[in-house]
Amino acid sequence: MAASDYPKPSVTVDVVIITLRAEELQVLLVKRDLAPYKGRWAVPGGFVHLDESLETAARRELHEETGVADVYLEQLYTFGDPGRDPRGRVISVAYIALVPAPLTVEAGSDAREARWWSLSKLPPLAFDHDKMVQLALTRLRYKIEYSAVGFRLLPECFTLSELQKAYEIILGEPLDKRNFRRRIMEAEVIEPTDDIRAGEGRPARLYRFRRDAVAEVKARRLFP
Amino acid sequence: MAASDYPKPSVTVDVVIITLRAEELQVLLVKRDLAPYKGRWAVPGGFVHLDESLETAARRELHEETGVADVYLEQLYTFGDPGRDPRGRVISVAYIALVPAPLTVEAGSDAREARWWSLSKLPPLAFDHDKMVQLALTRLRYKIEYSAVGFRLLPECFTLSELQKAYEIILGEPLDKRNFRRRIMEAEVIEPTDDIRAGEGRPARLYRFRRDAVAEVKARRLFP
DNA sequence: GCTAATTGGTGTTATCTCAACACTAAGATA
DNA sequence: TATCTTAGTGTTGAGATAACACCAATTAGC
Repeated sequence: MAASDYPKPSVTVDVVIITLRAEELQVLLVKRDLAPYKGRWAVPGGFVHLDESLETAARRELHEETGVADVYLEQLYTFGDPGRDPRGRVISVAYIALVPAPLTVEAGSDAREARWWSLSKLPPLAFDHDKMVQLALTRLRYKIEYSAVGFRLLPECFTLSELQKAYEIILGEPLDKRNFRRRIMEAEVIEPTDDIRAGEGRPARLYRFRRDAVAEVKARRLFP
Repeated sequence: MAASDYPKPSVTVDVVIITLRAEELQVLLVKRDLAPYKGRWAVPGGFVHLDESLETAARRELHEETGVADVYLEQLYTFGDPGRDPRGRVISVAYIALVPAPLTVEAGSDAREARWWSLSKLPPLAFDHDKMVQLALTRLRYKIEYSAVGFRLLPECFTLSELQKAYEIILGEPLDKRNFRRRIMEAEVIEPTDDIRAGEGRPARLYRFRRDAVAEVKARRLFP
């Protein structure tokens, strides 16, 4: 049977955009202004254009919502149960995006309301987006243990204490300062800058993510 | 924009069916008898029906090709680059299936030629199916280290030596017999049966996979 | 300007985990 | 009955991990 003869589902991409704000993990949601689920909060997403790749579509959605480019983006899972969208058969390729902390949400070009929500206090979500967000969180926790995605949630320069705090928030448990610093340095994924950040207490050296580092999939877990 | 107004891609599922035969990992491929790529070998797959879930579609394809049901099946990745299929925009949700060893391939209902291929000696594949198979292999190697999917490649009952051999083939390296047995038993994923298998040498106890075991994602890697 | 408070930064040791290693057991075959 | 073949079983040294406390540099308050 030729492809064009077949009744086709619609295909969307949805992007679970995660950041670290106010000492907790937060996710960006948009309020739907159209049926179905009008007025409910949802993960930002939209239909895939015929001439763009899935990742390009995800980056387009991400850019429309946040105005940022060049962020960490990874395919998460494809949701395709019949009945997940009352409009008809819609298959959604979900992505997870990690964006640096002090990010202000662009006023959506389509004037939809958009805001950050704490992952621990989510409103009821449209479609099967609660499953989507939960899966993203599981994947993030899991990934951070043996690769270096944690940096993607921080601004370009950060102190070791800020980095440790980020890891503690994501993993949900306190980490030993000396062990943390030793392992991060041994992993060779960050490098010191020449800058120092002053504040209350002793000033701290600023570090940055090493762009040449092999951040993905270390042989050994970073935080066992 | 309503879903039905949008130009839609086609959606297929492809299933990378992997087994262990003749002391190596093998994958089931079918020879395409239609354009495009007519005569080339491809991963079995087909269009998703509008009333079935993605996993149901994958199981249907798997059943059509092999006649088996109740096998390990997991979503692998969704391939959706424009241009990956010359017929037009086709998005393919790839699954990986692990089937027990002594499985004879059903004569395909559509009389296509189908056979097992060694993963180390693959023919040129249609579409982007070489990437698909490589990704499946990577995922399998990766997964077997910290979960218990290895059993899904063996018949219901097996000896510990057979299981160790399977792991050695998948990981591509020899394992220490005593360490292997200790870890497998500590993981509590298999249980002894009352049966013994005789053969050349001392007869061996048969084991089976524990259906009640929490096989997925052990906290600790099985084979570090 | 002196003291207290706050955060940054640094090594060592006991414990646990992992990997290496060799012999006896049971049955089949010659 | 001797030999061959595969099954089955514990211990130990080395390396990795986790637990742990103090001094340093600056700011804030008096």
